[in-house]
Amino acid sequence: MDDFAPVRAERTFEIIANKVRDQIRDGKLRTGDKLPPEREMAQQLGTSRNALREALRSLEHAGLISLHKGARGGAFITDGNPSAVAQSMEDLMHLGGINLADVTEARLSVETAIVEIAAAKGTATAFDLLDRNIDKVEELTQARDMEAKAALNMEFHVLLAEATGNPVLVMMMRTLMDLLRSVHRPVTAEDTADIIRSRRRFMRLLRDREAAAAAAEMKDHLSRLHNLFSRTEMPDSG
Amino acid sequence: MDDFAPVRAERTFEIIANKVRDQIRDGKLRTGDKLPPEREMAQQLGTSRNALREALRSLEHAGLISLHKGARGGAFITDGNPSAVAQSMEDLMHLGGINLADVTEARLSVETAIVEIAAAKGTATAFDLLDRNIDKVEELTQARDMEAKAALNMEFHVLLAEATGNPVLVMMMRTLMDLLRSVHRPVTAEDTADIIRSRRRFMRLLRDREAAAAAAEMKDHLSRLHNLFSRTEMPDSG
DNA sequence: CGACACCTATTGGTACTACCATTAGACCAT
DNA sequence: ATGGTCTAATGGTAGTACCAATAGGTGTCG
Repeated sequence: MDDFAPVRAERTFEIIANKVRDQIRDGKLRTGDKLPPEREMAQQLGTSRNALREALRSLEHAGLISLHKGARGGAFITDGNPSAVAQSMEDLMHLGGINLADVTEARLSVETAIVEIAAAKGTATAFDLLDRNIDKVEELTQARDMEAKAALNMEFHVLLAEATGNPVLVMMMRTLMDLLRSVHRPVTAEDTADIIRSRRRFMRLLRDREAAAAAAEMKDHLSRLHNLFSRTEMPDSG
Repeated sequence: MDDFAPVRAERTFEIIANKVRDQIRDGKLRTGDKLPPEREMAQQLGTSRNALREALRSLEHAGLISLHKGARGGAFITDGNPSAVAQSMEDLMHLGGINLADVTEARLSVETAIVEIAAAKGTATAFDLLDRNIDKVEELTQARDMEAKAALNMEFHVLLAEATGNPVLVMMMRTLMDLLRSVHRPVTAEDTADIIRSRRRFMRLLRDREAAAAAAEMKDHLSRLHNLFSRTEMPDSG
């Protein structure tokens, strides 16, 4: 009887959103399923369409549903896409005075850890995907398309995270990559040829399960980037 | 002229939300500031109150604003609280089949990295805070209040992350802690006395800047937890 | 038969209005 | 000084109407 926790009345749109969350958690709603049309669903719930829409807005922001207009449109349960997490972190960045150096330092830590796990548990097929990524970059050596290269570069790190088989690590890496992308314009700092050589060495070590050496190689690569970013003054609109 | 990126018409509430985001990023809106009342703001923007509210809902979900009813109420810019990120990750968990072992594995990686940085860059005052946390736990040795102990336990890890001086790492740790809390009921698995002894050893190493040894001590501690959780079948409602 | 234009129903997006519920503060009564 | 009551401010909900995009069908013309 000593519990006087403040009672904050739950708002209807929260109730609705949580209902959907529950149904997802209980497996009654799965990826690709479609919620009823807004008007119909609101009537079923006995609420206004306004409240329902605010609930949908919340779920959409969370990345749980995706909304499509028109006939055959509606609210569809998505596979979990982590850009919602990235958006949240990005928001926090602007509030909390996080700078780019912080991001790259965190990335350095997380990624070396990932390398060690990937070296220990990575499958051959996962490694093949990484090799293929390097191949693609090599094909673009001459190309001027910086964006494409940057995208492939980021994909490499995500693939590496996926090699650990741990979705949490994948999510973290995705978040960090999204964060990086949103913060700085793609600066292909290093020579592409250098990167490719480094990557090839790295993959050899990874396949040999040389965790420490592979981690060192990656650490070396990232440290260079980190130092570069630390010097550069937040490359901005230009 | 080769840019045919799909033009997804931006919805009005997105425009509004982004305007607020911009103002936050540009420093025109800071923590504690209050947005105009909904009716007024909607009129200023030339939109309906509906659209505005959906924008606010989105911002609220992102943890950027906090809404209060009644007189002197309104939408206030919050300090960045990372529970929004945690919520998003939690959502993804239910969709993506993440299990507890994944979380603890990720935590193991991140935290050992954090320890090394903290050992290198941690200040004396940061270490004092950690010591004080241990003191508090010690005071509660006899107490049955498991929740209080668990809270302090989690606080320890967050404080440790703060000792790195890197907000990104703090955010990650906070997220992982929130995630853990939401997933499993507090099981004070190990003997409190054991934990305290381990923590004291850990702090000695940290103060001596013995990064490797401190990391090993923490790794040992977490590995025991990890193994425990891996065996335990998702302790549920009980 | 095929390609193209057009119509139509479906469904999310927006607007407007009215009203309810809660809160802070002022004011009043005991 | 304590507690009740009134009042204005403000977020929360409801209901209705209409706009806009989309998929799919239908018809027309070559």
